[in-house]
Amino acid sequence: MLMVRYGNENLDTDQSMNILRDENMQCSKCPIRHRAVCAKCDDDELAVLNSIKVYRTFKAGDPIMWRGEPLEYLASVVAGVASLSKTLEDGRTQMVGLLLPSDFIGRPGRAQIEFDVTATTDVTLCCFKHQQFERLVDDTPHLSQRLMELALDELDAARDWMLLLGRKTAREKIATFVEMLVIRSRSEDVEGNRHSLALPLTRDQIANYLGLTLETVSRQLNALKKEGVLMFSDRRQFTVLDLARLHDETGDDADGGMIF
Amino acid sequence: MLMVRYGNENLDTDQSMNILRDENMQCSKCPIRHRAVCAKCDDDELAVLNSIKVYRTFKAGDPIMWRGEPLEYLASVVAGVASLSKTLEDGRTQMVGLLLPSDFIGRPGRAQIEFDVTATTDVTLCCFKHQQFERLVDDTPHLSQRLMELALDELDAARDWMLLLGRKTAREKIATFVEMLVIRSRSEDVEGNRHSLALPLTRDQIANYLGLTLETVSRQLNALKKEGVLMFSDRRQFTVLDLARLHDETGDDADGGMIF
DNA sequence: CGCTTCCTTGAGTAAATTCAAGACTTGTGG
DNA sequence: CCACAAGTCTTGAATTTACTCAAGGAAGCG
Repeated sequence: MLMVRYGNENLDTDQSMNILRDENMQCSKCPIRHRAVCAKCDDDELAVLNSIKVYRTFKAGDPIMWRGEPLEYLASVVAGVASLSKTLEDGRTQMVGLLLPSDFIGRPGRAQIEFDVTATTDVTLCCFKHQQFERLVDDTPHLSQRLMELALDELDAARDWMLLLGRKTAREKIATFVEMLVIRSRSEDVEGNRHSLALPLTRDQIANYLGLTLETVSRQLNALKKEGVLMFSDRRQFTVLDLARLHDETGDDADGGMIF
Repeated sequence: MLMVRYGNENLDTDQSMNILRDENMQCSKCPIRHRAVCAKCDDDELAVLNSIKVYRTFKAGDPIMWRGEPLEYLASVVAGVASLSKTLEDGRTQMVGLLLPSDFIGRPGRAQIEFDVTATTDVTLCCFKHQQFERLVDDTPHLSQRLMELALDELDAARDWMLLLGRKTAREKIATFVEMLVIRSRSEDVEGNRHSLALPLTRDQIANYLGLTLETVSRQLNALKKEGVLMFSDRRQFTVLDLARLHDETGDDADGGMIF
């Protein structure tokens, strides 16, 4: 396959480090500007972040960080989906978080991470060197406040997931997962009440996220299809035909306790 | 029963509000001084906290806060055990956190809480008025830093629990729970390798914490007793006879991934 | 085209739940 | 002091849900 580069893209890539530096991409035009760690920053603060950031890209399936490895970078997800997962002695694994665009990886004041981070689709990260970023956080209340908010959001999401893992049936888990995808990807096709979107995970990855086996995930998704709640145009691309029915299957109360 | 009050205790109680103000209890002598939200505070900062704090006590089983209720107080657990729990439409419930002494309840920047907080044993809280505390946090980096650390610790604990809820067997869940109790209550009786402690929860509460039924909890605890891993002197008071065997039953690897 | 990865579907199994009955503990009132 | 009730815990038997094992189909890629 032929790769064509246009001069005005001004790309400076370092293949070995998998680093992509795009001098033209300004923070102010960043798609996650209003939700990411930089959401509260003013123009001056943004200029500093702009000068120290580095984009890195990962292919679906690539490991991004390993548990216990010292953290070189902290990062925001700009595009794509990454997952956090933990593993038992005998290999059983459980996803403990799904990182969508604007979510943050890593934490100030911690030298390492307690889980593996993997790209589940192609992923672009906006990375900051650990130490450089930490220094910046210390002098920038807008950053530390936003980090706190993001941590508390993750904590709420983790607790919703604990309820799902501990008490929901397979059917309810699948319905909750699909509903979460709909809520968190509002930007995509919506036609009346019908939301079309893609599953960003394989059946096996969904199973690891929901504490199920891949066979159970497959059976439940196909059951929702037969019952007319979902419609698949492809094994990964689908449409929610009946959002209310989907919600009824989640086991949550009407006003929706979930925070995504 | 006759209540006797000594003058030098200088207690000022308000029964209706369940508030106990003990002017003599200095923060500097507080049992959780070094682990709680105030851990990093210097003497001046501590003096301010000391002046705005109020102790409140709750009896086992009492509700402390309800989901959705506006937060009046933020608090640290001084003594006893409290639990956070979430409930599905049909009443199934899942504990999403266990608060032991030094743990913090509530969060700056959030008007309400997404779960119910209940006293599982008699509990003493060190309470701060929401708005008063928030103002203090804004001018006190030692407080906001510590709050961030506590939030990240809770996040790690929540993720360990997600692995437990999603992937561990009943046996592994029970073993992990007991091991956590041993680790988090180092202060109690230890005689050689034998740790004696109390279960701070009923079988039913343990079941809600582990995503099991109370019958399964009972069966597994009795199985561990029969196998000589645990010894019960009472239905709530027990001794771990073999900590290594207990760890083998948790499913975690030898170096222990759990953070409590 | 053949390989690999991903997904589906069926049949049998196992782990934990549900349902049920009864035992132990603690506190209350006669 | 005993009887009784309420709450907690134990144990057994039947049931159910999701898992395991197995085989084959569909899609993507060299």
